[in-house]
Formats: sequence, structure tokens, C-alpha cells
Amino acid sequence: MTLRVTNTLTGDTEEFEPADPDSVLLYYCGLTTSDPAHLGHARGWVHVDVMHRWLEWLGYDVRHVENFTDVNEKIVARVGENGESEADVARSYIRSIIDDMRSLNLRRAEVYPRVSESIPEIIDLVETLIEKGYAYEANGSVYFDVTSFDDYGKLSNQDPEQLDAQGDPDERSEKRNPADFALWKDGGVAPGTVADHQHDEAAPPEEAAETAQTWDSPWGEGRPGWHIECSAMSTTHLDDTIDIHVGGQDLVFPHHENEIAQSEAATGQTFAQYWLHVRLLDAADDEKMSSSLGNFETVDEAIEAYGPDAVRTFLLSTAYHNEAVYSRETMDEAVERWEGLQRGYERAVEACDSVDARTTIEDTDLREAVETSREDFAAAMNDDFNTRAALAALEELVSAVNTHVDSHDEYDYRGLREAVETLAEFAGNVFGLGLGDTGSGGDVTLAEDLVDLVLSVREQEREAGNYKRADDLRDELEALGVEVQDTDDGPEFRLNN
RNA sequence: GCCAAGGUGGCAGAGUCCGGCCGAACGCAGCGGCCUGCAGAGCCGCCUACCGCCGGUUCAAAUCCGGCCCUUGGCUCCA
Repeated sequence: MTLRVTNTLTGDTEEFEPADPDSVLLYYCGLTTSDPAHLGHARGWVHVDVMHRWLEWLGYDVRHVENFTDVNEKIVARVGENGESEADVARSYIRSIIDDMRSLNLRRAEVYPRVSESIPEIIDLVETLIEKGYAYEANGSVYFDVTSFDDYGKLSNQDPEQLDAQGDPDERSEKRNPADFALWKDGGVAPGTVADHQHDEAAPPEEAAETAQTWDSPWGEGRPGWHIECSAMSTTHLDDTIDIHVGGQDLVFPHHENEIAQSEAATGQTFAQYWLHVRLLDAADDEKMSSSLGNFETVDEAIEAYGPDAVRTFLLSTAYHNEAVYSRETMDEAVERWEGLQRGYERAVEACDSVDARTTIEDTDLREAVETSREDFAAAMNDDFNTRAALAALEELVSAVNTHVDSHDEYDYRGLREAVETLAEFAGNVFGLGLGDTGSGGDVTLAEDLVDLVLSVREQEREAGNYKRADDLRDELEALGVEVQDTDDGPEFRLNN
């Protein structure tokens, strides 16, 4: 069974074959560090993370690079009135973005290159393009000549002539064709473009623009264009040809199209074999989750409200290239799904470790459920990373575990052990969910001891028939985030958050 | 206008590449039952689908072909 992926370049679902049969070169177009990351960004992250984890499960050595765009007009537009600079603003957002990535339990990339530290590579690449006749200098700026690259438009099926017809001929009259795009931009940032992106507490556009970074180049002082960075970073940190390039669907044109043009013109090699695009998250009110609108939920807020595992479950409950709607309702559903998985896992662990688990018992229904779940999960993931169907396979297994434990007094030890391992392997390692993370920290242990103490008091009240008092204690514990359940073997509890 | 992706039950969302196992998965919400002092969790059942519309191909179509309607992303800020 082999992995198949939907390739934007061909429009088809293709069998995945990396250039090197043992490793995968993966590049993900990261964020512009001008705002806190929102749930839409997290959708991309979590899906790329799970792709990474699945590729590893399949046995590949994954080399994963993700950039930070820390040089951009939008960052300049965030400069406040207290003397900070473009670089300061970028630094502060990079810090918050890294925090979000950690909270979401993302596997670390090999490198997180930043534009500001990639200027020499960018300049080299621009020089190569000029030498080879694909780019030209005009008044200190450098543009890519789209007519010089025959394959221009192959990713997004755009017709260069049509694009030229649409372009505004007055905007940057120094360009030869309206569809040409900047590789290097002369000078700093124009206050006008800063003003277009500014929020309330921003510094005056003129002052903000002065903090914009510039670098020396063969064409004078200036800044890199937007698209060139990914070409330079991908080639520098991975190779001329990479296996998988992932990004948001909104980047297909012009960003990815231009990356292909720059890289392939410069190297003469295919830039990326497989182009995967993550569809943008939709909000229930039909407003897209964009940094330019104020109605999105940040990753930080979402994690605060629902917890990282429920957020991951929400994002994985839709295949990466399909529509996904964010709303209170869909988030609540994800919380339930996640808790169901977690409870099922814990139940399997407890039954497995109980004295009633016997090696001599064999429940064929359970054993078959484990087999089916493993097969279905792998088949779903190999079918273009269908995380929704894979999640369903996990839930079928949880259901089988529950049925087994409910209907037997003595448990099938081996069957439960396989179920536990399957859940840990797939839900834990591949989906990156924090199963069984009851924590080993001292505070948690103390908290658990205290809850046990309260519950023993409650048991005495129950035995004495003081149910009102017992129920009050349970309610109060719940208000503190302790979920209490009475079972045949006495009370049990879970700590939420 | 051009390029691309979609329209499946109350909601959400698989299945469409390779037509039959799909009267349609998994789940959420709601309802009933079992269990339980109660609640919760879990289990069983229901709500629950003629798969945007029209036409065609076929023994057979959610799945293939044609036309139409609508939604979303892009068309040089955006994951």
C-alpha cells in the first residue's frame, strides 16, 4: 500500500515517490510575522505536522523546512509609537508563533530560516537570474521577466498574456510587462503602502517606514521581493529539487507560481515534485480567517478555550484540502471527539492493567477491531492524508474497547494491549494528541492526591445517605475542572486542562 | 471576465481518482432504552439522506459524460 497525494501541479492524485527512496524533502511556506497566528494558520501547521509524522511512520527520513517572513510591509505597518523597529516587531511575533507551535505539539522543523538572515542567498539567486537573462534591473529594482520563462503559469493554469492584459500598466512603469514581479525592490518602504495595512495604535506611516530594514546589493540599497525568499531558502536548506512543497491554497498564484519560475529558471531543475495546498479555514459567518480581518480566533485563544488536543482534533477532522468550517458548534464537537478518544484510551489502559485482564481470554471481536482499525487508519492516511477517515478508524477501535470492557468481567489482555498500543501509535504519535498525559509533574500528583481525599469524604457522605452533600462536592469539583464519575469500583476522576 | 476547488442527513463531514459491498462511514446535537441513589461515562436503537438542478451513458451512478444554478479561493497583502 503506497501513499497517494493530490498534486496541484498536475491536478491529479498521484503515487508518491520521493527522489531518494529513503528520505523526503519537505518545505512549508510559513507565516509573515506581522500578527499573532490564527486558527487558519494552525490548520496548515497541524496538517503539515501530521504529514511529517505519517511520512516518518512510513519509514522516510523527513527533512522539513519552514520559513518566517520577517521582512514585509505589513510588519512595518505594526510598528508602534514607542520607538521599536520592523525587526523588533518581527522578533516579538516570531516569539509568539513559536509558543503557539509548541502548544500545538508540532514536531520541530529542521530549520526555520528567516528572510532577514537569508539576504546573501537571495542576492546570489537574483544575480543568477539576471545573468541567465530571466531578470532585469530598472532604477535600482530587479524584476523577473515572465515572458522569458516558457512554463510560467503551469501551476495555476494562468495565461501570461491574459495576466498582462489585466495588469495596471501605470503601477511601476519600469516593468517591461505588467505581469513581471519584483525580485529586489529599490530603497525602503513607501509610507503609503504602510498606511494601507495599519491598525489603530500604529506609529505615523512616515515614522514606521523609516524603521524598515534595507540591505546593500549590487543594485544599491533595497529590500527583497516577496517571492524570492522561498526559492532561496528552499534551495539553500534542502536542495534544487525538493519532494513536497506545501502551502495555503491562497498562495497558488502568484506566490508559488513565481517561486517555480525563479527556481526553475535559475537551476534548470524541477523545483518541487509535489505541490500540496491546504484549503483555507472558513468561519461560520462566511468571513474567511484572514489577518486582514479582525474576526478570527488566534491560536492562543483557541488553545485557551478548548485545549490543544481538541484544537488538533478539530483541525484533523477534515481532510487538508477540503472545506472546514470553524464555529462554536464544530469546536464543541471536536471537544467531544477528543474526550471520547482520551476516555477510550484510558479505559483500555486501566482494563489492561487490571487484575481481571487475563492472557487466557480471547475476544475475537476486539482482536478483529484492532486489525481493522490499523488497516483502515493506514489506508486513510495513504489516501492523500485523509485524516478524517483515519480519525473514524480510531473511533471504531475505541468503540470496540468500550464494548469489550462493558460486556466482560474478565478482559482479553492481549487484545487490550494491542488496542492501547494502536491508539498510542496512531492517535498519539501520528496525530500528535496528548493521550494519557496525566502528567508526571509534582503539582499534578499533589492535585490528584487532594482530589482522592475529597472523594473519600464524599464516599462517606454517600454511604451515610447524604446525597445532597455528595452531589454538591461533585459539582464543586467539576467547577474546578475535575470530572467525577461513579463506577462499580468506586469513584474515578479526570483532570481537565 | 479568467483560473481553481466544491455543492451529501438538524449540524459537521467521509465516500467521487478505480460505477455495483452506499438506502451512504465516523461524529455532534436531540429522543428512547440498558446501567445508575442521582448525574456522567459507556452500550443498544431512533431521528437519518432518493447524495445542487436537468439530461445522457450503463444491467447498474453520490461516483462517468454534457448543460445549468449556487458557494468558496486566486487573478500580484494573506496559511
